[in-house]
Amino acid sequence: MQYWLIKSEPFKYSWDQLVADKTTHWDGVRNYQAANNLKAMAKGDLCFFYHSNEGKEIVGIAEVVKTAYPDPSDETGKFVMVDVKASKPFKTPVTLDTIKNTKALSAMALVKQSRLSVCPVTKAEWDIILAFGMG
DNA sequence: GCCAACGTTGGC
DNA sequence: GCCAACGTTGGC
Repeated sequence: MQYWLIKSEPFKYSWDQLVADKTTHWDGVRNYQAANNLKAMAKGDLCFFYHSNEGKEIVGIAEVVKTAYPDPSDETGKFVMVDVKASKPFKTPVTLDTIKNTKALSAMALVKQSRLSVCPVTKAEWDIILAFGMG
């Protein structure tokens, strides 16, 4: 079991939209590092759902229901997408500020590589954020 | 809306 | 294969 963080700008595709849709294709990734992370995802892996730009906070948990397969919206055929479903909403969103101000989280890929839209999350980081979000 | 960071592209 | 130019992302 691995943990991830996936980013979306809420006005493009929000958590509420995912909840309404139940499941979505996580397509549109055009970055090799992010694509490699998508390829490393296994069915059942959990992802924090982060709202970038507006909100800048983790708002819920999504679960990988289908591993990487070709993204039809990519004309070059190089990139992949996965399918995720809404798992659990956070009671309290965990903001980027909180993450930056928490020592154990300040080395997260989210902070270090702000432009990477699909980032790995360690078990330790996952547990801390989960405690904040569900607390 | 600006700009820093950084990934990608293309000329050489 | 280097590197300058360019485009995109995302925090501020």
